[in-house]
Amino acid sequence: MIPGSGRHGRAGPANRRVGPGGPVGPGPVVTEGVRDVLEERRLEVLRAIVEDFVLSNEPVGSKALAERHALGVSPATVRNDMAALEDEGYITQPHTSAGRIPTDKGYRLFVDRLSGVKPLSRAERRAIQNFLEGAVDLDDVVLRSVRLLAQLTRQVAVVQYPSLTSSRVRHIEVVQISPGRLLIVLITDTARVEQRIVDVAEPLEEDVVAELRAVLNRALGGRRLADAAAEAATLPEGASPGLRPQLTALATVLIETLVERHEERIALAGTANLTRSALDFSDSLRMILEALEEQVVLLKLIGWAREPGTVTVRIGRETDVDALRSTAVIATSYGRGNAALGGMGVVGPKRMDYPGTMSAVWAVANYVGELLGAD
Amino acid sequence: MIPGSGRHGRAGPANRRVGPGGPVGPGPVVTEGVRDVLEERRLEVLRAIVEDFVLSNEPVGSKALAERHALGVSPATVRNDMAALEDEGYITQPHTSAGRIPTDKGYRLFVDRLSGVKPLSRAERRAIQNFLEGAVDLDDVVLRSVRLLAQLTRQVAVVQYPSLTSSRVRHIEVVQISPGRLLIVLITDTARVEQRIVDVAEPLEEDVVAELRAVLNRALGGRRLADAAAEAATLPEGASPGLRPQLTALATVLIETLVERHEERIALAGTANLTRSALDFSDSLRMILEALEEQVVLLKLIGWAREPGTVTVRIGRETDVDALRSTAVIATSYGRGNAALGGMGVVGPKRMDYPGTMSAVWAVANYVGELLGAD
DNA sequence: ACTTGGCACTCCAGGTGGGGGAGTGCCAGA
DNA sequence: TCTGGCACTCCCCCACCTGGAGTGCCAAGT
Repeated sequence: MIPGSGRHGRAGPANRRVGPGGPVGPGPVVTEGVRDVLEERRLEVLRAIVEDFVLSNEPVGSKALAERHALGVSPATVRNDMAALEDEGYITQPHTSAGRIPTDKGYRLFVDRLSGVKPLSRAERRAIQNFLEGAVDLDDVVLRSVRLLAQLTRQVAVVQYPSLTSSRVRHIEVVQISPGRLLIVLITDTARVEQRIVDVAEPLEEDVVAELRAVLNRALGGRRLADAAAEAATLPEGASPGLRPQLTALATVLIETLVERHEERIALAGTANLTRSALDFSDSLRMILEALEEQVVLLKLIGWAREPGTVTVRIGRETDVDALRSTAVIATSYGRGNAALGGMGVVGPKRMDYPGTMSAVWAVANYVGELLGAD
Repeated sequence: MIPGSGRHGRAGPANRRVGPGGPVGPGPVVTEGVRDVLEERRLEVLRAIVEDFVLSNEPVGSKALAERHALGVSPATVRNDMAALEDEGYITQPHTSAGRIPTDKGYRLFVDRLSGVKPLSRAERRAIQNFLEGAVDLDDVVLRSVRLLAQLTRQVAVVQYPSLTSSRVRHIEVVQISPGRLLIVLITDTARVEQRIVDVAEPLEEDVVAELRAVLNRALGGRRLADAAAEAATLPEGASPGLRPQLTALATVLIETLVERHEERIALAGTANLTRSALDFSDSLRMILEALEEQVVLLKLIGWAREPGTVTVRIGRETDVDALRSTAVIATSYGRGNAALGGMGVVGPKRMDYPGTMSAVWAVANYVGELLGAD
């Protein structure tokens, strides 16, 4: 048996051909040395199958495999290995007497143990840097990254705007846009701007508005958003009676904005790339597009990644989204140091260049993290 | 001959069966009366062909046509009419001895002269109103409208955020987010918020920032954006020497934001609906998706509509976008009174329910216009 | 002059029926 | 344990056919 699979790929230095796991398992007893060699070749066969299948999109047979890859054994031997791999559930045949294709489990093993991270060429690195450097503001950074990622990976790219949770209140602006209607603008230290409209009972004088503004900034400025929300709840109590009703209204809306933050914005690009892999998705392309229009789903997909630097791969049902059961999702997060500001990733067919895509995702996240961390 | 085609559909009361145009044309001389009857029946046949084809997506033949529609003539007569319609380029047959399908020219005539506007049911109206009323801010209004439109028409929906050009400066906020780096936030009376970051030579004191803010608001507040841009250009001259460099930097960025407004934001929804009509697009679905990711293209598509209340239909090559030559675009604009705030519309297959879609687009634009005009 | 039924003709859709070929599993021998 | 050989399976592709829908045209009717 080939050792089990973890859930996280690594984006660090390549770790292909790591030592085998425990040799425990049924079957005839063999010497350790021989066993290792066997194991290793089987893994090599699996790798070859995945790589060929990713390129050709056709079931790969023993003969072609033995020819194209320097396995040093005959097709017949490869056949034996393939039979074993099939028994263990790593590959399958679409129909009797056809070649083999990887199963989800096979892809998983490939990602966990067989795929190093393909380093980017210098040209690619420069392209990334140049492309992102031209950004003029936060929106632009996100827009550029998502397009870049889609272009590099030739898949659908998803980038989450820097999350509100981990940032602090920089400034709160209150403007009366028409009598009795206030616009409050919340500015965070990640340069993100949130706006809300609040209706108050009656028109306010300009100096009242100014005082509201002052009170809010004094109390909430510099706090983490979660703390600010808590503080906002207590504000009306301590206020002068004249301001209390307005403050109550403002606080309510602020808390909504701060805590519920139901508006986690997300940018998407490269949906056109889905059509290239339309065959892989058979008839479910529509379902995939629908799923990708759901913010909730996207957040679920890219929100899982914990600390920046870790690239997560989810294959097929591992995505926990039924409509995406024929896809694979590669996600990571970007941020400064250990604090994640947001997630990003790509969605593509399971038949995907994992090493290349993982490194592209990792690299873009890295640059974006640096860019936003530099403030 | 059937009179030529204009470019704009109408969203007012139905104008089906308007009187014929001039009877000038080659061919044998006939009496006016007979000529009219003939003309009219041919148009009716065209309408029937379009309607059936929209429903069935199959070339429609003379027999089915005579049966399903109360034309009062035999299939043979219908065949003659169809031959004439084909000569004139309104319909075509995919191959010899198949039924007929409308050409772009045929759809155009259908839209111009044959299609009334299907009124919405009361339930639909209520649904629209309810759905849009729950919006909490501008972003939400746009988001909800675009989704609603996609759902109602079952096509791809496009909604442009209220354009900057026709609105006025409500307030300008200047905040120093880190030493030497200013965030300027521009708030318009359409409740739109634009943000930009400006780097200045050296850190500023808080009172300097306050003065900058005051100067900008005094000079630009209440003006139309275009005028504000012009005014901003002159600002640095009249300012006190201490403020001049900062004002110059701010003015530059403001003018960019105000005039170039290269960031016309656009919301998109319902791309999944494209797959439903994938057959109509043959293999060009990818091109369509790519085109729809280009802001420029989208602006071109929905930016053409002039005054609110007019629904524009562009069919095939009329879109002036090569990738969309197999689609039809229905667009309008929304706004208050005569001033358009932005465009909206849908993109779908040429084989589309024009009356229904046109009325849906018109209705949603109407409600959105009211909603934003109510401020 | 328009309409209608009849009729021969065209051409696609869909089903059928083989080969050709790629791939497998198994076995016996090295 | 590896290898070559061999029989077998099953898909893919192509060629062929045939039913049916639809057309165009013509001659007769109104």
